[in-house]
Amino acid sequence: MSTTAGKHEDPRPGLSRQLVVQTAIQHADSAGLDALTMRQVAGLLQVAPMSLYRHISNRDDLIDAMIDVLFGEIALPLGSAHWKTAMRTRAVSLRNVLARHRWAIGLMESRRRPGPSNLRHHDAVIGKLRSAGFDIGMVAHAYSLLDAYTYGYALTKVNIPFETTDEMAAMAQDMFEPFPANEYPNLAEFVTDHVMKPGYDYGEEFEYGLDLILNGLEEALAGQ
Amino acid sequence: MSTTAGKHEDPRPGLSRQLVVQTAIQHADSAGLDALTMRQVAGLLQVAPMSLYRHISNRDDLIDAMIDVLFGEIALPLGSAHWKTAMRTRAVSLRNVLARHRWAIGLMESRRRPGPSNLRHHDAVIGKLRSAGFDIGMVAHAYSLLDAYTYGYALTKVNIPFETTDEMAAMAQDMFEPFPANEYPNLAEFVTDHVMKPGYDYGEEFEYGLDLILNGLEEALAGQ
DNA sequence: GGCCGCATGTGTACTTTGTACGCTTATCAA
DNA sequence: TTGATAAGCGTACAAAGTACACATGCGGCC
Repeated sequence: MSTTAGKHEDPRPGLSRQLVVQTAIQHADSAGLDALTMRQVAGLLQVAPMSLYRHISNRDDLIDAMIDVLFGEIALPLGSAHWKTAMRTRAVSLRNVLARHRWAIGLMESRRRPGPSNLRHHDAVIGKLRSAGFDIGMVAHAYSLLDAYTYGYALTKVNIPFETTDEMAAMAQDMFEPFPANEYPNLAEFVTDHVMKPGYDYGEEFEYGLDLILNGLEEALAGQ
Repeated sequence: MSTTAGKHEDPRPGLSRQLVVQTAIQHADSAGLDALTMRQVAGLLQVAPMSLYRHISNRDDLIDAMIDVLFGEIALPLGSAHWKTAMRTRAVSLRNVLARHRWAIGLMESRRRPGPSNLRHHDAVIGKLRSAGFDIGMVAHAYSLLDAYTYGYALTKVNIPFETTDEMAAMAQDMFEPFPANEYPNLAEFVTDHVMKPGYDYGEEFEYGLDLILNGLEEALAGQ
C-alpha cells in the first residue's frame, strides 16, 4: 500500500489530460504564454517533460485544449432572458475570462480545431439572436460587432499592472523621456488628466461602449 | 571598383537598420510572426545572422521598430475635416494596415517603448477629438470604443484565406466532422447561409459596425 | 606612403526550447 | 507465473536567440 492507496482520493493520482491542461492554464495565467514551456509545466507537475506527451500530442494540442476550457467558462444565459440582457451578460463574462487569461486573447477565435465548448458556445449565441428575431444578416452584424468590441477591448487595454499612481507616472515619464518636451501635448494632457486620475474604472469603460453598441443594435433590429 | 561602385545607386548598399526592418516586415507579412527568425531575415538579406545585430539590438527591438513603421502607415486626416470623417478614415486605414500586417494585431498597443510614429499618431487623434469638442472623458470613451472595435475586428476576422466556396465547405466539414451531425444546428445554419454565401464582404461588415459606433458617439457628444 | 582606429560583417559556441525514440516499470487478466 | 498494455522517463537532436572575439576594409592623420 505504498503508491496505490485504497479507494479514497489518492494524494497524487498521476497525470491526466485534464490535470495537464489545468496546470498549463494556471501557469499561463500567472506567467504568460511565453513561459508556457513543456519543461515548466512538467516541473509544476513534478514530472519529466516527456511524460506530458502521454496525454497531449504536442504543444499546440495543449493550447487547443486550454482554449476550449476557457470557452466553457463564459456565462451563457440561455433561458427566457431578453436578447439584450443575454448578450450583455455574455460580453461581460467574456471580458472577464479574457482578463483572467490574457494570454488567450489572440487565440480564442483562431483555432483551426475548435473544441466542443467552443462550438457549443457559438451555437448558443447564434440561437439566442435568431430566436429574438435577428435575421441571418443581422446576426452577422451583431456577433461581429459584439465580439470585435469585446476581444478588442481586452486586447487594447493591456491593463497596466500598476498599483500606485507613482509607478504609473514613472512609466509615463519613461515613455516620453526620449523625446523633446511638449512634442505630444494632447497625449500628455490625456495621460495626466485622465489615465492617471484615480477612479478610472476598467469595467465602466467597457460597459459604456457595450451599451452604446447594444442600443445601436436594438434600433437596427427595429428597422430590420 | 568591385564592391564600392561609383556614385550611382549601389545594387547592394550593405545593411542598414531601415533595410533590416523593412525586410522583416515583408517577411512577417508573408510568413507570419513565428517565421520571423533572425536566421530567416538574415537569409533574405544574404547576410550572416549575427550581422543583423549591428543594426538592431535584439529581436524585440526589431519588432518595436517594425511596429513603429506600421503606425506611420495609418492615414491621419488632420485638416479641417469633421471629426466623424476623420475618425472613419483613420479606422478604415488602421483596419487596412492590420489586414496587411496581421502579425502586428496583438503588438500595436502593447509596446513598452512606443516609437515616435506611435506617439505622434495618438497625439493627433486625441487632438482632433479635443478640438471637435470632446471633453477628456468623452475622448477616452470614443478612443476606447473605436480602437477596441477596429483591433478586435482585425483580430476576430482571422480572415479565412479561401478562394473558393469549395475550399470553405471542406474546412467547415472538417470542423464539424468530429461531432454528431446536427449537434450545432444554429451554427451550421449560419455557416451555410451566411459565411459561405458569395458576396460576403469584409469591408462592408467592418463599416456597418463602425458607422453604428460613430453615430452613437455623435449622439453622446450632443448630450455631453 | 604608412599607420591607426572605427564601423561592419562573421564564425563559433552556448542556452533554451519542442519533441522523436526506445527503455523501464507498474498493473492486471488469464 | 506470464505476458500485454499503459504510463513515465532519459537521451538526444534540431531550431532559435544571441554573447563574444575576430576579420576586414575604409577613413583620416603624420
